[in-house]
Amino acid sequence: MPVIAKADLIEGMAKGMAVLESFDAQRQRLNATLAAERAGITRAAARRHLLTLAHLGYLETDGRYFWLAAKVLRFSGSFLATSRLPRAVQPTLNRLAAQTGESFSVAVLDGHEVVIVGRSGHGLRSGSPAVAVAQAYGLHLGARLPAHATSTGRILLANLPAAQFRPWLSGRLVDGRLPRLTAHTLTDSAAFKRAVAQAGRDDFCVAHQEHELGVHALAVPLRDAQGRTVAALNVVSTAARLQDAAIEAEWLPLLFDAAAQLRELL
Amino acid sequence: MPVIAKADLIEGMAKGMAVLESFDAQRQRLNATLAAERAGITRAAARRHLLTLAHLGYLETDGRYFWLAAKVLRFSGSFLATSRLPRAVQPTLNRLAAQTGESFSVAVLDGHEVVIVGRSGHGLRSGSPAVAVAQAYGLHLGARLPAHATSTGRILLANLPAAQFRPWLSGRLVDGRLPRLTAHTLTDSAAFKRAVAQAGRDDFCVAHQEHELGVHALAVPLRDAQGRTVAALNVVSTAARLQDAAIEAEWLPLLFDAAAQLRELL
DNA sequence: TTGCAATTGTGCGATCATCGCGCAATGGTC
DNA sequence: GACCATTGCGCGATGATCGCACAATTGCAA
Repeated sequence: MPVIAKADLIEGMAKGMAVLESFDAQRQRLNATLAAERAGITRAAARRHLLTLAHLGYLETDGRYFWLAAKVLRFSGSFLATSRLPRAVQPTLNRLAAQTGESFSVAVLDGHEVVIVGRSGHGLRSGSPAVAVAQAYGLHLGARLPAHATSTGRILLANLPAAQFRPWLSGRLVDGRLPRLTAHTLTDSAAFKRAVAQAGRDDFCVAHQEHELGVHALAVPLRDAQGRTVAALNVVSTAARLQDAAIEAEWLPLLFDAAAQLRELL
Repeated sequence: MPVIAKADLIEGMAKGMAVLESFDAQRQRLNATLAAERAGITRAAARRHLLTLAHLGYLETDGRYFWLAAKVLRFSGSFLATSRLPRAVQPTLNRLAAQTGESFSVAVLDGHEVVIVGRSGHGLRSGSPAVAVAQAYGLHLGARLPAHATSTGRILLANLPAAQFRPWLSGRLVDGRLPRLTAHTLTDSAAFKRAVAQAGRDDFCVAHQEHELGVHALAVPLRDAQGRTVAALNVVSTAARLQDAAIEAEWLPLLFDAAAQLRELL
């Protein structure tokens, strides 16, 4: 993928994708000027690309502002329908959610973030604070969360070859520290290395409010039949539900069991 | 949207999107030759676009074949996070699924297909045939189903202005009939018109195995505070669970109630 | 193993789509 | 009503993209 292909890359396409990517959870409505500065291209080019994307149906527009249209779901639809991993894990996620009433996700590593490729949701106790948290938290399909502050991210990093982990970490440091998201985020490089190593030894990882206050999570790796770690499975809940005793007695057996069942399918 | 923009459309971008779209549930792995014929461009152009998309991270490749990467979920993630409709309906979908153990979806119309913009799943009775059906059926987020053979599609069509419905129908006819998907699909144009009109009068729509054998569905419209129909909500289940008596006594009150609750949020 | 045929990888020059400047039109504010 | 900031868009020059054609590779059969 980073195999440097020389001069046969289509620039117009790259700009168009940059324009599409400049729509995110923060900025949902863009005009040509805003899109231009976010995508790093000129206003005229941004306008042409926006018009093209609108014409193709990926954006909607009122003539001045643009926003994402439902058609962008086509890509994720195809991905979810054809990619082995999301198809294999979804039934298990549904079952876990139905049995426990908690929220579960499967995530993979993409750069410095984890991408949620499957999830199953809350709803049983719709008044519980965990629901409000999970909604605000933005745990939808395709959501991207910083890997260093999530249980899934740390488990995936722990299962990365050391030769890949080192450059990953140094590329993630800002002024020698990891970005802070809450008061509980591990930001010290050495402490983070120890936490990842510990996750590797334990084969599970707990993150207490490191990404969002009030959100606690426990993750285990998902391995294929050859033993390669292909994703991570976690449960997201409140502090009360994820205390050490419950983790040992209840959650770890559940998650390891699910991981074992999935092993042949991945 | 179909406002014909003249000659300032980026062609390279359109080709790239055509290449991305040529990956679907049927063909998940493509080489340059296949992508070229599916996207309707030359092999050389297809290869350049595939390489560009792979370089940008949207495709993975072994050097010869290409397939969708998890990064395409970024777009749907942004859409789901920022678009009003999916955010508003998801909690209700979760609650309905948890209360009843059935599968619910929210869909919007896009051309001749409905796009699933929110769903909540099975899992309670994991051995039931409905689960197997729903999985095979491909009811994942972003899935696209033919509008004429689905309960949500018909409800959405029934709430379209007549001036839009007529061209929609004539554009959908093949040899004067609608495409057949199962033995139960309504394919006669006049009968279909009557069914849509009836759905408009009833304000709900039932589709019995018209899209997939063994799959029955009941849909109601979702309207915003101004009374505009913005989406459709349906329940997908087996014939046993969706008999007329149960529809009247159980499902319609449940769905209409959910629609009424959502009205202020849309 | 060897040879043939079909498919795929890619260099190259011509062409035409794209670039961004610059001006006109719009709309918001005082 | 006049000013200023912002946006819409025409236009000529330029360089990125096009697809041809050939080389390299793969697959298959003898």
